[in-house]
Amino acid sequence: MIDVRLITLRVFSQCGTIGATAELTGYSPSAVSAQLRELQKALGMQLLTKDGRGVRLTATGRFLVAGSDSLIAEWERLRAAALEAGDQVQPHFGIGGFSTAAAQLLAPLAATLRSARPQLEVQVLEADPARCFDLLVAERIDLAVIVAMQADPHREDDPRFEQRVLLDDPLDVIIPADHPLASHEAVTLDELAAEPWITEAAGSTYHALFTAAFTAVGVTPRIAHEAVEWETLIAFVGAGLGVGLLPRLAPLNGAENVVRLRLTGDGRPSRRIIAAVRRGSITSPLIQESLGILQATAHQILTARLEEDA
Amino acid sequence: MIDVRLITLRVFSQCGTIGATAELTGYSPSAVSAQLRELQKALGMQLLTKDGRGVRLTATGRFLVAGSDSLIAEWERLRAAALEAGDQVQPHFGIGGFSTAAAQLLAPLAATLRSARPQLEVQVLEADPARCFDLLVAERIDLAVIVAMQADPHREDDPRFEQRVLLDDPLDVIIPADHPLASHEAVTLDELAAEPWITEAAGSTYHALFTAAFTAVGVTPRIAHEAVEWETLIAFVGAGLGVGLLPRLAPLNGAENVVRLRLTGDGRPSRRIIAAVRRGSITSPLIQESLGILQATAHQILTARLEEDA
DNA sequence: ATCGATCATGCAGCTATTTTGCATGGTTAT
DNA sequence: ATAACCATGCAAAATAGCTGCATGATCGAT
Repeated sequence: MIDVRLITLRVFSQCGTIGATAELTGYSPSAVSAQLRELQKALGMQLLTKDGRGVRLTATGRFLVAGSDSLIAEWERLRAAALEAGDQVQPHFGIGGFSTAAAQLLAPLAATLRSARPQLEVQVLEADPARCFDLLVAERIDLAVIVAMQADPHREDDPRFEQRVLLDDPLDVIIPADHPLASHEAVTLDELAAEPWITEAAGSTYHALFTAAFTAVGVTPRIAHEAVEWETLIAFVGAGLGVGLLPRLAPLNGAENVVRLRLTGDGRPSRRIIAAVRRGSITSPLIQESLGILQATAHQILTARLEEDA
Repeated sequence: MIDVRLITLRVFSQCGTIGATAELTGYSPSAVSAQLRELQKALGMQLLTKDGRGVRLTATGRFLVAGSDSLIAEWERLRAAALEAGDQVQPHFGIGGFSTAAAQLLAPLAATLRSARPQLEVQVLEADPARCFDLLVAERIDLAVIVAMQADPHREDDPRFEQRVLLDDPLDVIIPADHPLASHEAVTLDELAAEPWITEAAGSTYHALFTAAFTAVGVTPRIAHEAVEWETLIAFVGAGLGVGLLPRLAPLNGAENVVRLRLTGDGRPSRRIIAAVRRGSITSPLIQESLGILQATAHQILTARLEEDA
């Protein structure tokens, strides 16, 4: 209900380039450029200024974007309240999430919603956490299931979003099946300090979690190899190239030659899986229902874990 | 910046019919009908329901409209703040007002703005007070100069508007030049109790003010004739048909055979001339400047009166 | 310096939405 | 019963908005 051009401006304020804005919103760069030009004319404000080969927000533009946070939030609140008051349901619902989270939590959610509300048009987008927030701002999705590193700079106080913790997902160690420790129930990071490690590329969110875990116990791991996908990491371990950390939720998919071990001791790394929505929309019926389903799924996962550990 | 369809819904909530909404917004009835249908589909809410030969808002619709008051206000605040912060000025400015107010206050305002800001596109609409509020809601105008009866149900606390008093405009008596009281400086309503009165049509806002003034002094005037325009009323008085009340701001335009007398004593009726804007927009540079000009004009009028009375 | 890559913008042409005008059907008042 | 009023649907028309490509400008690298 807020003018599309203002939304576009907000997306731009995040990604900084017209091209990226176009990609996020689903328009062409020309369309974004035209929209922002129109917006400036309609408001009588200069919002953008040339900066090198790109453009950047003026002070007025930043002011407008910052101020629009509460405007968007209030609209979401109003819409949610009206939907609730009228016992009505929006026609479209977009949800986004990241790989394992998507597979384990989003898929059941989409399935449940689809069967419960055949009228509703559910759209699922797989995207990494950062992009999920962008998609929320761009109003492409209404709910995101993302993983937040424990050490992450908390976005909890971002005026644009509201978040709910769904579950904590600890990292396990995977080691080659023929490794001396393979028969153990659990290990500590200390015991594995001397191993060659396989990790994600430096700069990735997991890499940060990885190093944080080791600095917590005071050892410096030797990074032997880097992988991007869990599949690759598992394969590397299976080939005896080293050991690695794998979130509990990420399935081994019957990979051979590897063993998954629980981590014990201090500094056990874990990632936090949270649901994020645009601020104000959390009371919307559909969001409430979705959060319920997600929490039920999370609970189910936790219960299954307890049984497994028992 | 708020979606046009929501504005249209708000206008509808005031005037109650699609046709009137179309007239106010400048669209055709079909367009309004289509817009509202689209709005309902986009939001997934049923906002309208058939009622006799017309339509009316559902509970959800009323809820949405009521809640949107603060949304609009917040947007206006944001826009005003951004314009102020960026020292920039909107490209279009619409002002509305009623007959005498328009002539005496709006015309100078428009002229001053035009010369001070040649870039600015100023549009003046003459409309009665009730319609001015509608036009404000419809965003056709940004500032209205209206007359409020002293006895009027105060709109001051309307969450949609903000108002500033410009000046109080007392009503004078006009009597035929050959009337025995014509040579007096001032008269009381008591002295004129027995005269045949010429007033506005029953139901008009002035009529209410008229009767209120007489009930205040405890007499019941005899209403001999009714006029719609001041011109007509003055002509009637000039023809000796009776006496009437005329706001100080309304000029006699050199009418013959009539005399304007000050009213003294209790219950002197007066109308209040106020400026109204959409709530939140009052801090906008252009509005601030306009209010300054209006207040200066009002002050000028008051000073001229004092000199005249001296 | 030169070349290539990256980014924003303008334009021509097209698409899609939106609006209009008229006709229809239902409802109220006379 | 008739006339007036009101909303809505439809086809045609107008308009706004988008896309794709070409252009120009900037930055980094060779």
